Amino acid sequence: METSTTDNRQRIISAARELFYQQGYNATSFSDIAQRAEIPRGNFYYYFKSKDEILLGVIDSWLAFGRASLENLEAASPDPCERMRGFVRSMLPMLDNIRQHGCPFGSLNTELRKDNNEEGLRDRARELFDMYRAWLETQFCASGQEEDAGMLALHLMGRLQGASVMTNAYQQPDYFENEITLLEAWISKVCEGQRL
Amino acid sequence: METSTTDNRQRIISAARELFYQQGYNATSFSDIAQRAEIPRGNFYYYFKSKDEILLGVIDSWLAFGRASLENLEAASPDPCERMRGFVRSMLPMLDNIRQHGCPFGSLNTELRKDNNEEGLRDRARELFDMYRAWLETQFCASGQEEDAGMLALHLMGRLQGASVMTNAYQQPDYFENEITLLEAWISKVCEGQRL
DNA sequence: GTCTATAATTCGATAGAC
DNA sequence: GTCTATCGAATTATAGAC
Repeated sequence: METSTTDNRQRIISAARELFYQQGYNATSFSDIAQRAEIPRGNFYYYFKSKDEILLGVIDSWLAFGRASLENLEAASPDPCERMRGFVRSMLPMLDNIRQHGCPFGSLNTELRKDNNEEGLRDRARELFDMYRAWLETQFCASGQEEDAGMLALHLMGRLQGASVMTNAYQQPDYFENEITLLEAWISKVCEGQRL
Repeated sequence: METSTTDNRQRIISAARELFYQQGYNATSFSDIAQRAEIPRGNFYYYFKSKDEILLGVIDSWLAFGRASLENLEAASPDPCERMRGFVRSMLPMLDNIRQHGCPFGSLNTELRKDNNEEGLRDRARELFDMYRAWLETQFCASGQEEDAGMLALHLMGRLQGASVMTNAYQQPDYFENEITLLEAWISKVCEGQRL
């Protein structure tokens, strides 16, 4: 009884996560999700009260993914500088998805920032950014950049967001790879105390 | 007779440009545009065959705005390096709009890149990027960076896009201003032949 | 050229049988 | 818990009077 419930709920979230990423939130209908999850439309309302609640479930799912990634990065190295280089390198395996659909967190935030959306949804989507922002800030602090850690974290995330937007627009993988290389060098420099 | 026609057409494009920017393309309905332009819904189809055609008109309108901006920058200085610094500085007066709604070109491209859209629309929206990309490439070439001009132009645009995305998400004007300052310094360095 | 009425479809959401 | 049938509202788009 409970296992089946959890399964169906997970199937819906899983299908919605892919579709919201590939098509956008507003452009994805219940019919789309139902078809991919192979669950009748009317059954959705047993698990979620509204489409917004499905999105909240999707965001939670992404938050869990992000936290697991950051734990792996922390386990991989005790050096905050190397951890952050590992973070930007970890974007490379996702290059093909970024090329096709952009950054899942960035494009969702961009879409939900537009008017007409409930404010609560926007704040929840921004938590995807907050998660990485706080982690990067911690790493910069640990590397000795206590004073500018917040701004440095924002800068690094902005660089990745910009690279994702342009890669999505121009489908040019070597540009993205070059940006990752530049960011690795930038992190090393900043950790050595050389601001730029 | 013709003056009235041109006026109404321009009113529709003007209202749609604002709404597509503030709410997004898919989230904006004919009713929204009709209300702001103060023109009955049914009248739209005398001027445009479909919603897509309104968007094409909006993109043309933005292209004209962009070309005029670039002409002003060229007239302001003969030095390609100073022209590009002027370009990034020209983002500052738009900071409040970027904070509220992101970059109009970036968010439109991000939205249209999602599936379900006609391919022609995506290509037209990308012309907004192409316009600046080609101009920046020309300036980098003129500054002596013939070899890397294409990649440098992409990098600069990516930096601006990323700053817009993060400013839109976090509403933090000093971050954006700092990014502009960093980019001015970066342009100066690159023009002096110091790659980074 | 301008505007109203409405068609045709799709949307998110609900009711209720089983 | 599962599924079908369907509602009311909103959407793009059209027909046709003036």
